[in-house]
Amino acid sequence: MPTQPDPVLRLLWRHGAGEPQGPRRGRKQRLSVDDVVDAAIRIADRDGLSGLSMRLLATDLGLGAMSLYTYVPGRDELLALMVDRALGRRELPAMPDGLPDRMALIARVQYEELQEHPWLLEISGLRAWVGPGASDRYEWQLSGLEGVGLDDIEMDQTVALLSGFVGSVVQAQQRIRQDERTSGLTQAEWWAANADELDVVMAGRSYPLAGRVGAAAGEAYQAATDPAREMEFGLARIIDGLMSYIEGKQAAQR
Amino acid sequence: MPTQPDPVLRLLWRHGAGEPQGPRRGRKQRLSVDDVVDAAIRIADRDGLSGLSMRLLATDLGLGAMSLYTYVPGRDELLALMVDRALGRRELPAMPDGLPDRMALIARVQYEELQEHPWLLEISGLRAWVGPGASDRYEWQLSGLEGVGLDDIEMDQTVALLSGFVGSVVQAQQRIRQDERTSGLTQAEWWAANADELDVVMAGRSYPLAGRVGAAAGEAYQAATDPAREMEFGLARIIDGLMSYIEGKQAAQR
DNA sequence: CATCTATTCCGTACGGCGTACCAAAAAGTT
DNA sequence: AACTTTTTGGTACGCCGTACGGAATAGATG
Repeated sequence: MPTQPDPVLRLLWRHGAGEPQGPRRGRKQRLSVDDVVDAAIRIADRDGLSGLSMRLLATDLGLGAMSLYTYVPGRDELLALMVDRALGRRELPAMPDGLPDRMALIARVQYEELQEHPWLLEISGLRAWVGPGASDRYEWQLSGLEGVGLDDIEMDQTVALLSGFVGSVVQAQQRIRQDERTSGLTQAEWWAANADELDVVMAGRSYPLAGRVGAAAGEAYQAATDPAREMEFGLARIIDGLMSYIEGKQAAQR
Repeated sequence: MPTQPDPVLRLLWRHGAGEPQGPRRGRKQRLSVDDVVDAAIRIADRDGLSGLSMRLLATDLGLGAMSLYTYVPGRDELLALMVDRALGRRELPAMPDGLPDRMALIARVQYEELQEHPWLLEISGLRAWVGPGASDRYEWQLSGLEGVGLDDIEMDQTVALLSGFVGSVVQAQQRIRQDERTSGLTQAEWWAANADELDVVMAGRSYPLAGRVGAAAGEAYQAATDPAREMEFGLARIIDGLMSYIEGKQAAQR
């Protein structure tokens, strides 16, 4: 008694040869699923996930609200399609020679992707469907780690480590941007405006380290015109750690 | 012309000595802000952030919906209070002796916290207010890295690296759990139920590495009763990388 | 050609959300 | 006792995702 296959798979892999594509009965669709997904991505890039409503998307496409549901079963499924298409649209550069460079490239691609589509980070608590975009990406990531001495599980964990780290870095950046957007103040201005209040309110408690380090970090980050600098430290440490692990494995094998 | 201080700060630091606390006019509040925040945390622990609505919380507390707004200005502010209180309620263990153990402890505390309050990961796109819980936590994290040879900015980045990594690990775990919950199938069952469909739908494309690695990872993870195993690999590499960086700095200084 | 059937389109509507507004109730101040 | 301040909670507004059903339109069939 096999369970029914996931209906969303057909939609995710709609460009494959698996689709019949014969001339079908009934009124024709004015648009394609790709049109819908692309428009949704455009809106989400601009206004975030919360700014993407089915009604808005529909009118943006010149459709009535409910007509969207002939293209896509629901909002969650639309989001899944958006994720996979965003992944799929990016062209994946050839892997360079050195392993550290390949790791850095995996991270950099992820970084640029998340800068371009910040809403990818807002998608949590959603199912992780396997589509062509995600599959191509995963295959590409693994191709950079194949044959270097890692076993299969370690390859998977390495990919997860690299892209997970990048995700957390970008998320931190976004939070800062969000703060500045909703408060209308830069980080420096906010601290200046709230310094007195914090003195009052923190009465009794003292944060010697947090105060010192926070101030230093605040100055450094605000001066940084290149936000990618935040990533350098962590990525360098991670790659170091991974390389020395791999070299250790190779030495043990010999 | 100084900007007005952030009104939420008073609420976040409500337990400090900064509050006047004299007997005030008017009808008395039946509950305290802590009661409200604790009830909200309880609901979010059980049903996630999307299951926490102002109406539900109010009736849970025996209040009318709008009465909540005398305790808290709005839902976003409530979430900020929940975050800070969740951080503040956890007691922070003493730092052990070795630096690697201290790093591991920082990560482990974060890990346990996110397991206990999964909704902490759902909070993104929200402002990052500075409250006593977050401040205590940050101070504690830094105390584990003080005097080891890192400068202030590196200390901040190290904390970010450790807790960011943990966040991404737990998020991956949650996504798997979410998949199993909404599909009603375990990972293994899902793949079994969709194997044929995937063959059809992937027609033409091949994923040699993704297929091999994915299968290996799938087997390993599903067999893993201890989900913390996922964290070990990455954390070990990160700590290695950090330690060798610090040792390199010390050697250069000598 | 006309008829049937499958499909898309879209207006209406339902329940849920956060929360603005306001009148009634309750407490302290005078 | 009168006044002032605050909490309470009912009603309502504008969003949201989407269930439903009728009208429009296409190919398939006679």
